[in-house]
Amino acid sequence: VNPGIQIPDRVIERLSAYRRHLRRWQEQGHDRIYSHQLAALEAVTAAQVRRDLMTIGHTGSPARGYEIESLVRHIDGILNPGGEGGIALVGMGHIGGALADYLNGAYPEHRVVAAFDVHPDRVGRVLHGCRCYAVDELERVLAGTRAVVGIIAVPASAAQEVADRLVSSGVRGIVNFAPVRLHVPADVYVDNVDIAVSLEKVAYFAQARANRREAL
Amino acid sequence: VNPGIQIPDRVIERLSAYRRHLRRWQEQGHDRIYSHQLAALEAVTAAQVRRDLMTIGHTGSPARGYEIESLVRHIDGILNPGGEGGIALVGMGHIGGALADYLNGAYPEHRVVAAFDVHPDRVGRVLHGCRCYAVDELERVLAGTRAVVGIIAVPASAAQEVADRLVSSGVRGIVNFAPVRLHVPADVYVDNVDIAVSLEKVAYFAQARANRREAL
DNA sequence: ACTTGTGAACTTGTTCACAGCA
DNA sequence: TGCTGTGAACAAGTTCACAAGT
Repeated sequence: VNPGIQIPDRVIERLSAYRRHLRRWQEQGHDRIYSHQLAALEAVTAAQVRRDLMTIGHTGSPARGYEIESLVRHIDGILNPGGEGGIALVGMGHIGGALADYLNGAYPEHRVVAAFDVHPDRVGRVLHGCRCYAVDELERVLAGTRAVVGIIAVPASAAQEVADRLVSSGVRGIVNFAPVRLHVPADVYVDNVDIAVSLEKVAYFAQARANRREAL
Repeated sequence: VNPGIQIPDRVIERLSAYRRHLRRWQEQGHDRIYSHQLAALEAVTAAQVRRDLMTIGHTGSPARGYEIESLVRHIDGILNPGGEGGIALVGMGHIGGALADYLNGAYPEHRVVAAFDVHPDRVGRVLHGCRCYAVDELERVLAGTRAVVGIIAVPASAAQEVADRLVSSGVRGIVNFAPVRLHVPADVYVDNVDIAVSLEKVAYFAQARANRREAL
């Protein structure tokens, strides 16, 4: 919307989460919300919420808080400005399948324009609502689309090659589920969803807390 | 190992990633590594690596860098100190299945001690190498284990109830794949893996960069 | 009285830069 | 020379605290 301002990662993440809460809140019949109410839903401070909304230039009223509908529309304008390119989903195993279900279900803002896999028994079929192509055909299939986001849900050994091919097909952002660091040009945005690391982190802190509890 | 020091989240995450690289490096026949080499593998600065290792009290030699084997053992001692409790996996849909495969495969440090689902055609069977119990029996089954970590891979509507029951069964850390904020006691550690938020974030930055490229 | 918007303070995390050592 | 270990500087992100509005 306002092209001049850079919005940091963390703020974008919270805006997405805020919007989810706002929609639920709205369904429950509310039409206004205070910063401290939204903050409680997302487990952040009220000051954080106001700061985030300040970042996107949204303004409420001191007496009546924020109008939910206009706030949701404002966030829509930032997160889904319209005319976006679609998603290329590579790897239709368990994670890929879960994502496809999710995206084709309650998620019309972003659509999967092409899905890929190497398994012969997946290629050529419609899986989880997505036509599944052979990875060999990635460039050819994506040439006919405007895919801007790629999702990598393939084994670690194949991830880098897939990333290279996605990038050369015009993809500018990647969600990477493979446990490797991808090497991409500086103008491609990568978010690593590293489940193994998450698990070890949680195991560490869980254990630390269980031990502390025992020690008391 | 050293119980007195608090290690921040980010450092734990990087240690887990470092260890992965170190093992690969070791398999390739190396037995020493410099901070800048490890840094390049994980896309951080050399100073960051040295700072992280300082945090855990690991020390290398100026002339020869770090000895891989002893460093891996040191990280093992922190991340997997032995005698840990197991993992309770709730929800054996696509995400749960993918996790089960992963955990039972190349991941012996952490074992799934019980898996749960509500679907009658999943309960009572062995899926992805895990015996699957009914969620109703969660407390009863977990009472016979020392599960300290819980994984929530159920729909958003069921997540809070599952979290409550995991916590009351002794779980002190949760990896949450459901798109909701869980309400848990302060001594329970939660890591939210929010795929919808990841996707919207990547879509936002991908679009922003694609647009910037067009503008030039 | 209770809210928003925001400068300023603070906290946390990262990088710099260099002393000391092999 | 080229590395590690680390105090100090720096940057980013969060919270405080209060003026101003209703």
